[in-house]
Amino acid sequence: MAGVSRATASRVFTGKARVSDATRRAVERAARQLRYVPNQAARSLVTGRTDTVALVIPEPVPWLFGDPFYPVLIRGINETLSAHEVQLVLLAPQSPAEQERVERYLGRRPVDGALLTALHEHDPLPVRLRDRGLPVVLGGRIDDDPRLSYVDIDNLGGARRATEHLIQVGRRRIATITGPLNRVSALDRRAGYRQAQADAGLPPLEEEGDYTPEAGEQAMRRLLERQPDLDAVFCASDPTAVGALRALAAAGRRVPQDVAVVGFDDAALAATTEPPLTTVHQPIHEMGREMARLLLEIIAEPTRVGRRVTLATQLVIRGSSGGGR
Amino acid sequence: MAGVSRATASRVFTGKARVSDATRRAVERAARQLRYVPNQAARSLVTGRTDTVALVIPEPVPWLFGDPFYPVLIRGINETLSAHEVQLVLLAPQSPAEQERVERYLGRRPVDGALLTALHEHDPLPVRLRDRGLPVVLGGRIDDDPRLSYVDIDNLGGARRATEHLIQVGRRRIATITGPLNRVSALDRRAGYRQAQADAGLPPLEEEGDYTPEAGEQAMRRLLERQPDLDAVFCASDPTAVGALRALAAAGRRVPQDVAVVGFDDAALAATTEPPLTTVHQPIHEMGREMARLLLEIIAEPTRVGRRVTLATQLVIRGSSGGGR
DNA sequence: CTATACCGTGAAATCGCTCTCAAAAGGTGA
DNA sequence: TCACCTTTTGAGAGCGATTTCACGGTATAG
Repeated sequence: MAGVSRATASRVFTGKARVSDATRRAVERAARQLRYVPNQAARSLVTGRTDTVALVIPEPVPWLFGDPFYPVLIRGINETLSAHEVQLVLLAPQSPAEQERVERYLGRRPVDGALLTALHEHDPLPVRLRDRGLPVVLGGRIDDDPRLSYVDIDNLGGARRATEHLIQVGRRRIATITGPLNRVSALDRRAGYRQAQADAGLPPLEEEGDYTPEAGEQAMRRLLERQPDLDAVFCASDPTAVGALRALAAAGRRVPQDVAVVGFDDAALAATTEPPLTTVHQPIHEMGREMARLLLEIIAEPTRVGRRVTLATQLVIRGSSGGGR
Repeated sequence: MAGVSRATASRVFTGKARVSDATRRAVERAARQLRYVPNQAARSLVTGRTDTVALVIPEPVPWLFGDPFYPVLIRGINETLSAHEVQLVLLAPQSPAEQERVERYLGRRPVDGALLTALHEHDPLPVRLRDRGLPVVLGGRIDDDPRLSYVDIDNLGGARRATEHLIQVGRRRIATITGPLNRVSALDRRAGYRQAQADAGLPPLEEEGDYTPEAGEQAMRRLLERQPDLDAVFCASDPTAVGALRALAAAGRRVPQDVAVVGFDDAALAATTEPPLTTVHQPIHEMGREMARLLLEIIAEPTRVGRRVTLATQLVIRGSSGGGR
């Protein structure tokens, strides 16, 4: 209809090669009249690119309760992706069977790369995908393989900073409620707590939770049993802290007078607890942006793997730690 | 490698046609050795199917605050989709420019259909996509076109039920804080309120909010100015109700003794307010499942369009309405 | 005026699969 | 053993784009 060959029409739509202004206009007019739009599948077949990346979230739990972690992360990811006209496909396997399907699906190369989050410590998925030649970026550190790229939050530093803060405001019997210890983030936060305690010559006092309020409440009860005179607790997540606050209230302890409480996440609910929760802010949105940026970089230049980014956290001091500095 | 033609190999992977057991095994073994996986783009090119659907969320706001509405919706959607081995691509345009890109992108037919949510009243997107032959299902009613399919929540019935409840517990000066009135859900909820008021011979008293706590707080202040002796308020969303509770507390009104409050959503935060919030439960997860089911149905049988589903809501009575029945 | 370079365009190969059609193979009953 | 029917398989034609290569045409320089 534009009186040109398919080759030239293609040049107009891909935009790479140069086409004279006259023919470009002719092609564009014809396209508009025909409502023609290039077919993505055909294009992918020849270019080998799909302009799509996958986000894998193999975790049922945190969608339900608490803070919009994933919504914020996804917005960060999308911010970067959409600037590059890349689309996001969401894979949220809820069972081992579905996890297998995810792997099969990604094998078909319907995406140019994958972002993986919420992995357990030795999840084989990232290495397997990488070995199949799929560019991969992890959200959260995994040390298994030095060639794996990730974006992580400085969990250790944040936890240490939080614990140091408790020490600074005069606390000496400081406990921690950890996250689920098969998660690297939980291990790192515990390590930060331990470092700060050790540096101050204080003994560790730990109970395991799983980032939920319920587990936090139970862990707090156990801690109070083990050491009734504890005067501070560092909780590995804000929901955990909410549970701890409940248990403390039930036990008649005042916060922060009797027991100071610090959380981790800076979730929205942290500002609404009574008293407002001192916590460690993690830059989720930025993490999403950075993950996408890194992945696009690796897709463009597959040789440069093993890139790591760690984002700083920040202590947000509110009422629950009694540290009004 | 398996000693068969490509045609036969293809038959093994698509699974449709029958292949003798011996050859099937031979092909599968060869595939395993070669780590062969069919290429999705090539497959799509010939079948015309991508086994992917899009979810469009053209709304920046509700991701940030409040309840995990979209996470739950997405889980519902994914539940149905993954049972059919269909993938979900997420489109969340944050600006008019990105909205245009969404339309261009969907034109390239990289998906078999689209789920559209959070549309404004006369958004042209659904009709345009449908006219291009793309199967479309809306989350939330739009009456513009009888051939459009949607899944909606019974906003009107829920709002009426909530208002009737307030009347039943003896309230007579009942106000409402609406949602943003360019949204059908907000209009429907207001209509439900109006019906119940009219049926009881009570006058309407309305202020507009936008589903956020901040707007709810301001609207509540305005209502108290206009009618200081009001004894109940129906809020078009739970976050709105949270804002209203704040304003009421600031004005020295006791809830529910002086003013009864009812929300809408049954968000997680509804159970944690003081007092716990009476609210209208909406089945978000089921809505997601139903949207996906409908879309797959239309994709399979494109002639059957204009299907509508309305899901029932349920009043959840807690402390804020003082109606302990 | 000729030689050189560059730019814009078209012909044709190619990407990796599915699917129709027809032929080969395998079974069954007389 | 043969005719006939049912499975199972292979050959080959697309699906709809991109991209390489080569070829005129025009501009620039000598």
